[in-house]
Amino acid sequence: MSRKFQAVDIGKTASAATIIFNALRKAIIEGDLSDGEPLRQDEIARLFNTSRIPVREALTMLEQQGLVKTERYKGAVVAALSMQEASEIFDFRALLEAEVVRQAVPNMTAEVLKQAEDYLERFARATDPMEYGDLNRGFHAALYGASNRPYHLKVIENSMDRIDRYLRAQLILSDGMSRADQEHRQILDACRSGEAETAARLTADHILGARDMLEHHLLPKEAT
Amino acid sequence: MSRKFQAVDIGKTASAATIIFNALRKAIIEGDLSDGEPLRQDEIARLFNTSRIPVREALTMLEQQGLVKTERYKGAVVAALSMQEASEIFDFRALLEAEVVRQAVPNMTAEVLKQAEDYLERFARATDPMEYGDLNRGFHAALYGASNRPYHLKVIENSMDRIDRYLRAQLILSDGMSRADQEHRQILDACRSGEAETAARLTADHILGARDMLEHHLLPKEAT
DNA sequence: ATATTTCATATTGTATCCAATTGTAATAAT
DNA sequence: ATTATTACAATTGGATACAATATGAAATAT
Repeated sequence: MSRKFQAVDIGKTASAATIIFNALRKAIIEGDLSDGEPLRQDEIARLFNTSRIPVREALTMLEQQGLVKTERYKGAVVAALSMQEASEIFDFRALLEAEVVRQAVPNMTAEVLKQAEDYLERFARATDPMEYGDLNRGFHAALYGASNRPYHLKVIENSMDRIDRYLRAQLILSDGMSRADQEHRQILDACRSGEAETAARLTADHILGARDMLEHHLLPKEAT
Repeated sequence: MSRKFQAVDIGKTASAATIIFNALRKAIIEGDLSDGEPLRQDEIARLFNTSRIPVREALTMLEQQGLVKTERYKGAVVAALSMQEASEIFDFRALLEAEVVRQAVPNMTAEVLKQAEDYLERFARATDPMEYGDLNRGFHAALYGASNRPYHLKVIENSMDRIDRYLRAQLILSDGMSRADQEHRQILDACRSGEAETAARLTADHILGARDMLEHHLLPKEAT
């Protein structure tokens, strides 16, 4: 007897809390919910047709990720992130992602390189500003995957979540996209030719360059 | 009117969930709860004289920290950590903590150095194996604090939680304590003389050395 | 004896209800 | 008019109740 249907592993089906968590996470990192905006439990519960219990679980997850801040008896608000805090996270990423690329380069198969190139091309042709960020992350994730460093990758993911809005902001700055595209191509070339050290350096520069670009636009006044 | 009592910042008083979280976290990282041990909501709730709701919140936090794993309708168990996974986290720490020390050295005041030295001395004289780990972390935390990198520090804290048991295990190995003590003194000397680069290198070696020591003891058989 | 089914029990996920806390608006007091 | 007080609405924290699922033992079939 052949199966006429797609088998799903029940038990790995998402709980209400997980669904709500993912939805809120997306809304926060994409900026649909802005800094300091309060997240009312029963309002969210109504939106998802659940009770407040799964909502509260989702909020504690988000708090652990640093995406919301809660105060006892006052509730949760979307966590604000100063440019200074964001800047520290850019430094953090530069350090980690450079190392991960360094580890990844020797393991990169043709498939990995092909996949990264696909992201790169789609990135170059993308028109929807919201798509930029996803393709950008896809490109990097494709390369990093070859590193076999699951813990590093998870930490990097979270750090990117925290500054995702800043990342998108940087990309839509005047020459943000074209510059990112160029740098991506350089990084990919270095990976192709197995130059781990070069790829690592370019990755760090890529990240720190984005940070500098943002800082100059957001804090354009210089003390003399 | 003089205050006859200690003022406490109400509003930061711990919720039941936080209390349970801290207790479970401590029990897990100190090894009182061992790998794979199931954490029954009902049982924990009875222990703390609460309902299951705060317990679930605590478990959710622990899961986000990677200290427990939960499966839908099956519950939470203490997360196991293979030597391979632990090894990756040691690498991770070496990278991050070296960088943090590098940033911290220029900011180290006399107080900071004094505090680190205090930890170092107490570490050298400690007799209770459970105390080793705390003082070890205290020493490093004292130095790292000067880095002004709160995000880095939080991530490092979490990574140490994950391998805390392995850290303690390494310290109680034959010459683990004496070696750690020596290396701590070298690191502190480098910090005192403002040699950031040396302190960074020593810190990385310190961490990777502990990892190697553990691996040789836990996986003593070598393929030839 | 072994495999399969049924069913009871334990455990988790979620809803509903109550208590504790906060903020606010109306009211009283100076 | 301004400040303190009180009552009340909104909101969160936690307890209890119920539903969904998993687990394992007893019953049944092969």
